[in-house]
Amino acid sequence: MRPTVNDIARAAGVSLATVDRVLNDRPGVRPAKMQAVQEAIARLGYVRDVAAANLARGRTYRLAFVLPGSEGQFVRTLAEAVDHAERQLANARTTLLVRRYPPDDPHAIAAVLAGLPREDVTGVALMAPETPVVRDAVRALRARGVPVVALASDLPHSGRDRFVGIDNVAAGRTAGVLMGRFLGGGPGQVLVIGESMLLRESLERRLGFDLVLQEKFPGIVALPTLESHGRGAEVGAVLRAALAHAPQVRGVYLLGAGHRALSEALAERGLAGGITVIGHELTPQSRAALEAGTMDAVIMQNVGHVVRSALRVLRAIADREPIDEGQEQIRIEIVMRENLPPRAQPG
Amino acid sequence: MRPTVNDIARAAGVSLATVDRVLNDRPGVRPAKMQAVQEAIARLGYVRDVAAANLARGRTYRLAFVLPGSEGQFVRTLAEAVDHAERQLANARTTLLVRRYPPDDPHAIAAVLAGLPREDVTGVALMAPETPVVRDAVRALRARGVPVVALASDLPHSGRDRFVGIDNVAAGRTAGVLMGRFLGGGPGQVLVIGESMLLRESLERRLGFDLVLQEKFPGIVALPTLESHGRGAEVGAVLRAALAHAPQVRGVYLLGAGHRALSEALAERGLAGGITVIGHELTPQSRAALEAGTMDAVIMQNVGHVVRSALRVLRAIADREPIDEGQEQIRIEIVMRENLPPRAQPG
DNA sequence: CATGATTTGAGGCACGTACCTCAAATACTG
DNA sequence: CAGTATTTGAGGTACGTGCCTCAAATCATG
Repeated sequence: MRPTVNDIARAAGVSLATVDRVLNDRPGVRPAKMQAVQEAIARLGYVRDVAAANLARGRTYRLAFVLPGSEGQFVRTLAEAVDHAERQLANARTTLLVRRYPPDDPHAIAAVLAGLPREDVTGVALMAPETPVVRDAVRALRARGVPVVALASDLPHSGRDRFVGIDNVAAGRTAGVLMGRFLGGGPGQVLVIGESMLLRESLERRLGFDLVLQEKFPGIVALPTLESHGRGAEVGAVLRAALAHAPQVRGVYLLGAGHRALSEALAERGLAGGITVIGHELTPQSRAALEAGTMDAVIMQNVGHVVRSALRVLRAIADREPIDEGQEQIRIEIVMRENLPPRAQPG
Repeated sequence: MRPTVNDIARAAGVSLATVDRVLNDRPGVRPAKMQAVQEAIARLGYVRDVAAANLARGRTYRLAFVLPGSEGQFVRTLAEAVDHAERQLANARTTLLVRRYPPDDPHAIAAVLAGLPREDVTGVALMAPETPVVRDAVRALRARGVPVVALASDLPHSGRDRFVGIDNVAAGRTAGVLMGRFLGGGPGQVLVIGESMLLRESLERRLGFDLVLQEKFPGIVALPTLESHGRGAEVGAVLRAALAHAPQVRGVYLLGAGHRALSEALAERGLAGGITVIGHELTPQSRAALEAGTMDAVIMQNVGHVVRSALRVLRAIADREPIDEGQEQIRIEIVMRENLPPRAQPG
């Protein structure tokens, strides 16, 4: 049987009330008694029963996910994962609310953050580009005692409690190694296509990609990033033009979205099989491309894990409980046709 | 506010006791009332507060992990992950017990299963080769109402409640594709090295590996599996002999353990760089080999996930709660030097 | 030592559920 | 319709913790 507060009280020779005061650091306990209690806690190996505590306290977690309003597939998948988690967590005294902010306006993000129901939000998971305005908004939240985790896109200088997501430089490196090895070390050229949204991620991935090519595959040249500006049609056009001018292109690296347009453009030129395509994030489009063989590998983070990790971390911080670092590490996953997860996403 | 049993009682126009009888399907409720209660539950969207229920019930989960006694690195890592989980779960009314069985004796496995404290075990996670004796032992457990999950190695005909682990055929296919692509499609020979322990996994991986090579890389020939019988020295010897006779060997596929011996043998022949090495499971040895560059990729399942998933699944079955399929999917992970998880394993 | 301040103990109510008992109401049986 | 079996309601206790009140004990201060 696990020891309870009563056992501690008896062992320490004090009353239940005193143990309670120590446990919830309420004032009015002399150092001597305090020490006796702590000693008893350590000796008996007492650990608070969080479930009972939350029940008694009437605690509920209200966690907010603040996401870009853009309709990118990644954000959509993320939002779906949040919905899914919400349903799963119905029995865990946790409610989620999702807020979207209009794109390209840091002030709007800050406004959303400031507009969260005061004193009624236990924690915030925020996916946003880091700007001074956003940094200040995050600091303001934390000053109010609200834990904040950065989601998918880090906010390193905002004082966020934690980042939940992957190291995008490492993700880019991973893509780079795969590309290099799939191309047999070169020689050849690689087309790089990116959006402008979510700058940070794309830049970091590109950086990692280039670093690896330089280090390990000097024969492979990555061309300057083609900007798709999030529009699929654009990808097609840009790609067609590029392919026409660069016949040595043997690979395509997709920094972000645009899977569908890319597949179409490649199919159109009858190149589907001959070009190695590596991209990021598993979406319905990239999954289809993997299955069809028009795409070779996808580097991803498991969105379900990301959301669940954010939830666990926010709750743990709110309860001042330790975090299981191993569990909260988000993996950089490599997905090929052969190890595609079953469709029952989000997982 | 979430509805409680009291709300249901009021809404259904019955007493708390009746609601309770319905909820815990105790006898003595007329169909009409039963229906009224269920309707109210559905209408108000009531979900049982599991924490409160477990508290009231005084429920504790005692889960047993039954593992091979062999000192293979994989099993060791698994056991460490169980220990780690045990510490994390101190506050979740869950205690774990680990039982090892002596290798190569199905009856010993059955004896361990039969010897688990009767009525005092909430669920069992079993990693064992499937034999008729083991099948019967699993059936006996389940007949006693004890949920059983197969861990890492499936027991498809035992009636186990679930398998927690990866599809090893798919894992082998994944290894095969990587090998094929890293070798540029061939031509060349690949040495395959396996143990005899844990037959099933090795056979399945080999099968997947061969299938993919046949389908996609006909130029690459996988040599017959060299048996290492779990001894490192053996791997070295076998490998040296094989390499001497097969100069066209461009790759090595490690079905199981033996990472260290392999690295040494390769280094000795000065071949460390020239041969593509792909293996299974992330162990201290394979991690070192990846970091040193003597190994190119590792196909793995996250042991921490496996253990946590087994725990969640066993608890869910015991509580007759639904399982989040997405969360319990164990991924076939591809690990290269660039996406090595940080050392803080087990995760 | 008197006074007031601080510390302590005892006890109770609450959280949402499980599980028990007992009496009352209702349904079925012949 | 009487008698019996079943169903229902009311209420209590418990789980482990939080949080509150009030009185008693202890302490510090001048």
